[in-house]
Amino acid sequence: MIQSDFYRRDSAKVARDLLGMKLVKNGMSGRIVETEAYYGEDDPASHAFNGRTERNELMFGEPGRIYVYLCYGMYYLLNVTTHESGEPGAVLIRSLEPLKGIDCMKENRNVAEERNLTTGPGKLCEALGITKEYNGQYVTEKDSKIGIKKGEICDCVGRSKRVGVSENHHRDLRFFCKDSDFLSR
DNA sequence: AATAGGATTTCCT
DNA sequence: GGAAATCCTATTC
Repeated sequence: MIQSDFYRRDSAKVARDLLGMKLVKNGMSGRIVETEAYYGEDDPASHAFNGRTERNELMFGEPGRIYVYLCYGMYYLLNVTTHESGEPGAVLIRSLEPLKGIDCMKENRNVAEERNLTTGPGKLCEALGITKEYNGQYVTEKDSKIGIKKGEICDCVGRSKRVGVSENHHRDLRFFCKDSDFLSR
């Protein structure tokens, strides 16, 4: 697994460098092809913008942990925490290319098309069975059910505004593998 | 292809 | 009360 120093860095750098890596969960895996960086008090679209709450607590803590939350009362969204403790930050995993356990993902999503399995932050959580239970899990631990490993490097990175947020940051904080057929939206 | 509405928790005004 | 880091379905062009 990738170690915590990797996540103890600026959110945008982590978001960029996660592209191409493998997210593994219970024998299933996918290549990360789309991410977004989130910050704290200088980022109005971030959950951490208004300070600590019960929900966003993990964003303020150690790097390399999972922050899952329920979006629109319906879908879980998967983040990994970044920055040193005390400095809020996270990276949202927005899209994957399915690698292993595709049958299991199809079952979880009740969808047949591979293209529609993990191409969105809500979809990929459903495909991999990621719920609130995983909140706080470390993605750095060797033998845990969920983690992030080194993968095939993405050398054609695109950048854009973040998706679905009304308050946009002055920087482009969405990162994606330009050549992937598995981007969201 | 583009647009509109609904499901429904958590947090803010 | 209303918006939000979404997705699905239905309707209209």
